[in-house]
Parts: sequence; C-alpha cells; structure tokens
Amino acid sequence: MTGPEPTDQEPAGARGGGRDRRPTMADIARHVGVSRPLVSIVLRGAEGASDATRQRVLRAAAELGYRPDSLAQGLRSNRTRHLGVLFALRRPFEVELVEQMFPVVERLGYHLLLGATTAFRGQEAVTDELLRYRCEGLVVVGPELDGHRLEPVAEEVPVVEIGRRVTRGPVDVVRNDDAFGTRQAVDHLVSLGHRAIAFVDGGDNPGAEDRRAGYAAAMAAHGLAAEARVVPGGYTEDEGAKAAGLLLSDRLPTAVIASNDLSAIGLLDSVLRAGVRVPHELSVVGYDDSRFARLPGIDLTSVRQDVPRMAELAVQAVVERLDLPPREPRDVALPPQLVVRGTTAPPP
Amino acid sequence: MTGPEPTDQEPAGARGGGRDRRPTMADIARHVGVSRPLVSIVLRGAEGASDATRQRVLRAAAELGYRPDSLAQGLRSNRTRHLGVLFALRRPFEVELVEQMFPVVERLGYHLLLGATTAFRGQEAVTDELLRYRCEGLVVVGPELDGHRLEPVAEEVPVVEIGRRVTRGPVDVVRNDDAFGTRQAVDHLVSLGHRAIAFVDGGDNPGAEDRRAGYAAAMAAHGLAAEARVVPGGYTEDEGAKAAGLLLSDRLPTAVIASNDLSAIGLLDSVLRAGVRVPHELSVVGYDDSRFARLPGIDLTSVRQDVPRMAELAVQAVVERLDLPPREPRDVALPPQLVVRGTTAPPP
DNA sequence: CTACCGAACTAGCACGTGCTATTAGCACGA
DNA sequence: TCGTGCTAATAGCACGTGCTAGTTCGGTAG
Repeated sequence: MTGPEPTDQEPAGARGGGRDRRPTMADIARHVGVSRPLVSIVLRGAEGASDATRQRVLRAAAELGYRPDSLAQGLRSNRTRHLGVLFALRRPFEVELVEQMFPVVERLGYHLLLGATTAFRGQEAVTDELLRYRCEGLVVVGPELDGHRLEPVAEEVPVVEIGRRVTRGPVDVVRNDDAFGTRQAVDHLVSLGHRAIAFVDGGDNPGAEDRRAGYAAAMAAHGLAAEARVVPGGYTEDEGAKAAGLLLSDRLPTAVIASNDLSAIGLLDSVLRAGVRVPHELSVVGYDDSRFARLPGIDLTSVRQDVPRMAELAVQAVVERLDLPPREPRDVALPPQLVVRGTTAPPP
Repeated sequence: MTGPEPTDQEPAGARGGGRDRRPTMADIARHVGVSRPLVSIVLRGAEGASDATRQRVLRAAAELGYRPDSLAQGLRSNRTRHLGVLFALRRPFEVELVEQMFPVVERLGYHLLLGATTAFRGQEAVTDELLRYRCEGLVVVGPELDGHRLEPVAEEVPVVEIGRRVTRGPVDVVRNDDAFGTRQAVDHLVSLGHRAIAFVDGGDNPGAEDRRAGYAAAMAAHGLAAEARVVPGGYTEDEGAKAAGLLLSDRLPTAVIASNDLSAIGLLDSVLRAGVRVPHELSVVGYDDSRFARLPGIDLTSVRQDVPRMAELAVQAVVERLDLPPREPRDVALPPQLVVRGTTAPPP
C-alpha cells in the first residue's frame, strides 16, 4: 500500500481567498472508503448500494458540503435540461412573464437560464451565450423585428416566440389576440357613449401592429372611422407622456387607448398634471394589466393578457419539441380580457 | 455474439427535432484534416499554428457553425469566469443595478450569471443553483434579513452585498449613505419652509432602517422632533398608496418623504386622485431616482443613488478577491445626491 | 466440493475542452 | 554526418460526472 499519491494540489495562493478546492465525488469516496462510482450511485438514488453505505455516503456528502457540478453533469449526460429565455430586463411585462415561467419549467423537470438583453447586449449576443451553455430550447419574449435572425437558431434548438411571430420555420408562437384586445377597449368606450377615441401607437413593438389594426377595425365597425386618430408613441412612459403632450396641444378627445400600460401611465400622469380630470374629462385605457395598472392610486382600465397561461404554453411547447416527435409549428393566440377600473367613465 | 455496439449515440428520435449533434473541435479537425489540439490552438488564438492552417480551421469552424462549449471549457479550466448575481426580479431598482453590472463584468473579462429570486424561489435555492454552475463569486443585491445565511457561502466564494450589510465575515458591502440621503431630503424641505414633514417607512427592506434614522436625526437637528411622524409602509406602490390613505384620513402634513420611489409613486397617485395638488398643497420626495421618477409626467424629487458606480464597485470587489491576495472586508457607503424636481415647493 | 446466483461494489470509458509534453520536419552551421 | 534550434503539429492526460461492463463475495442448491 505505498501510496504514490500524485499530489494534485493547486497553487494555493492563486485564488484570492486561499479557498479549498470544492469537494467532488472522489473526495466523498475517499472519506467513506468506497469507490467513486458507488458515490455516484447513491447520490443519483440508483440501485446497487446497501442502505448502510447509502447512509454513510450521504452523511459524508453533507459533512464535506458537497454540491453537484452542473457543468460536469451537463457535459457527461448531454442533457443539461436547461431552457434559455431571452427577454428585455427593462420591460416589466417581459419580466413578469419570465417570473411565471419558473414554476412551469420546474414542474417539467427543467431549469431556466436567464438571457437578459440590455442596452449593452442585443438579442444576438445573448442568444449566443445561451447556446454556449448548451441550453436545449429557447423562449424568446418580445422578439425584435430588425437585425437578429432566429432561423438558424431554430435549426439547432426548439424556439418559441412570445408576443408575435417574427421567424419563419419550425417556431411555435404564443401571443394574445391583440386586435381582439383593442376591439374590446373600443367597444367598452363606445358603450359608455364615447365617439372621439384616440389611440396612442406602439411603434414596432411586439403586438403593436395588431393592436393598432384592431383599433382601426373596431372604430370602423362602429361607424367612427372619421373619429379615429392615431398618435405616435411607444411602449415606454416617456413616449406615453409625449403622446399626452400631442393630445393636449391639439383638441382633446374624450377617451384614449394606449398601446400598453407604461405608455398609459406616462400619459395619465401628464394629463393629470395638466389639470385634466380622469375619468370625468378623459377616459384612459391601457394594455397588459400590469401591476402598475392594478395600483389603487392608478386604477387603470386595461386589457389583461393571461400571463401565467402564456408562460405555461410557451414552456410546454419547447419541452414538447424536445421530448416528442416533430410536429407542425403552432400559433396560439389567447383571448385577452378587458378589465374595467376607474379610469373610464361616460364622456362629459 | 455481435458486440453490443458501442454506439454512444442517443436514440435518434429522442430529441424532437432530429437535430444533429452540435459540432465539436473534433469535427472541425476531421473536416480540415488536422489534429484536434491544433484546432484548439487556433480557436484560442494561441501560438503554434501556421497562418494557412489558421485560415482553414477558422473557415471550417464558421462553415460547421461551431460554438464553444462553455460547460466543457469551465470544467477543464476550473475557471468559469462567471459571477453570480442574486436579485429580485420584481424590484426595478435591483434590476437597474444588475443592468449596470453587465458592462463592468465584461470589461473585467467575466460573465454574469443571473440568479433571480421570485415568489417561487428564495435566495437560498437560487444561491445553490448558482454555485452548482461554478460561479466564482456572488453579488447579492438587497440581501434578505431573515432566514438565508450567507456565511457558509462566503467561505466558498467571494461575496459582496449591495444595499446593506447582513452577513458577518469576509463580505464586502457596497451601499449608499442612506441616512445622509434622507437628511438631504429633510434639509431641502426645511429650507423651503416646511415643518410638518412626514416619513413613509420602508419596513425591513434594504436601507430602510438607515433612511428612517436619518430622517429622525435630521428632524431633531432642525428642532422639529415634535413634528416628526413616521407612517408604516414599504418599498412597493401598494404600500405607498396605503400610506397615502393613512395620511389623508388624518391631518395632512405639508411634505412627505417616501422610503423609495415606488412607494412615492403609489402615494403620489393616491393623493392626486384625492384632489390634493402637488406640490402646491403637498410636497413629495422619493428615494432611488429610478426611471419612474424622471418621467416628465411624474417629475419626482428624489434621492439619487449612484447606480452605475455601485455596480462597478461591487463587481470590482468580487474580482479583486478572486485575483488578488486576501484583504480586510470593505464597506463602502457612497454619498447619494438629492435631485430636485417638480414635486417639491414651499408650503401653502 | 463445485457451480451458480444475486447483491454490492469497482474498473474504466466517454463527454468537449485546455494545456503540457513530445515528435516530425526543416534550415543552418560545424 | 551530426547536432542545434526553431516551427508546426500531434499525443495524451485532466476536469467531474454518468453509466456500462465487469468483479468480488457470501449464500445456497446440486
């Protein structure tokens, strides 16, 4: 038993803290006095180990502070069971959607790898990073129109787009029926007696095009095509505030539908500051029914998207493509639901 | 009799798309007709390959759509160069901080691994997941007071806390001087002529305690201890709105300082809705100077934390502990800066 | 006593990459 | 002819884990 023992010590001072190497299965094996594969068997809960050994191994693992190495596991098994999600960190709606994905992913036995796009990193760079991590599928929240092409990515891993279809090919899409949403908003306002209903546009953001089209169609359906008025805007509070400026400087409508909640909130605060009473002089409708809309102080009438359901469908679609045989691309448009709150009332 | 086919391939149909195995360095090597290590040399940009070969390898890599495998790289090199960041997905301030960390981390040659805490996953579970990924350091934004102990984690990897110190031991802390921030707010309001200045508390959220203490001390310093009034609240819009209800139902002060912007915005909207004119009848001050505060429609006077600087210092602290010899724990408190906007004015 | 069997355990390869050590090939000087 | 020195390229181990194919060992049937 002459232990030649090749000392595999690292240069001790390299890592600042002088921290010990993290314990591995081999360490546990040495500690208990069994072979390394047996430790693997125990930790995986596989068959082939006696109860006594099982106890000793588990105890040693706890003592040493063992933590499974996801890198090695993923490398060896070729299944990382990780799904990447691409989203914009500064869009509350997308963040909310991501939040709802966690329980679904976990239930299906996967993990979520967050790929946040910021001002510094576009969708392309983030996608690349996610794929380097061997994530097995990709959920793209609010896919961008310009630039980044997802077609080649969709050939490597299953891709699901949330919000709108941007990519051709075997890409599933989960969205809400945006046109139906704005139609409900128009219907609601018309039923209150409004005729001069303006619309704050959403630019080229996800869903914006359909929302604008739904507004135009609904106005026409009510014989109010002549009253229709689209003000340029976007999905941010700033853009909503700017749109408010445009409306205030011109003739004020009796109601406004904004392309999303942030925009509606920016608009709302601007007109309130200008002394316009809401909803008595102006009704305001948002879109998304975000947590801001639900605030007691804001209490915004808004079109609700079924966020948990969208998150669930998107994750399910990716996992199906991973575990089941190929199928036709699917495009699900969930019906949104207008939530009436305090910012809408009959016109003066 | 026939050997059991050492086909290490997976069942072809298991993966839904029937997608090919992703290309590796060995594939490139075969394609070009060189050895695998030579491909490694070229892709790493190391010395030891002729320019001609270099070109051929790079071309083949592009053709095959090669993408480095982060798992294998991290496993082999024992340096993932990944920093984990723990933050709450539903706190805009923390999200903003994370966003600012990206360029810093990238500049130092590291990558950011997002560990988002949600309603479904607490700090403990997320920390564990990050460590399984072999992240080399941890930035904890807004560490929780209760439950989760970071001491044992700090013995494995460098830990930095942003917002407040929660953990003893070799943990660096980056925060802003919260007491100084609220003091500036009080000074500003007093200089405008206010005496009845209320404070909406932040509960046990990061920094809240110091902000409250700073308020109390500043009021006392101005001889206004008798006027001091702390209303229970929190860091969310809801809690701000509730605080507004408490203020409205009682005697209204001439000014309110909220513990953070979200709370201030909830409060702001509530009092505006109640017909209180801001700032003419009531001055409002927030904390954080978030993007909501800067909105034209909100235009909230607020105490600004230097978010990019905090992000930079935190990341630098972690990296220093990784690359440099151990040093004493550091606790940096940056001076915040009151930004005066439209929600503060002399009392009526 | 031998043969056999199942439980408990071990040997060893594979995953994709980084890196050190080694070798082939060539030019040059003595 | 033989080294010497250099470049270009290859051999091979290691990282930590999963998993297949053995191997030991005690017990039991023949």
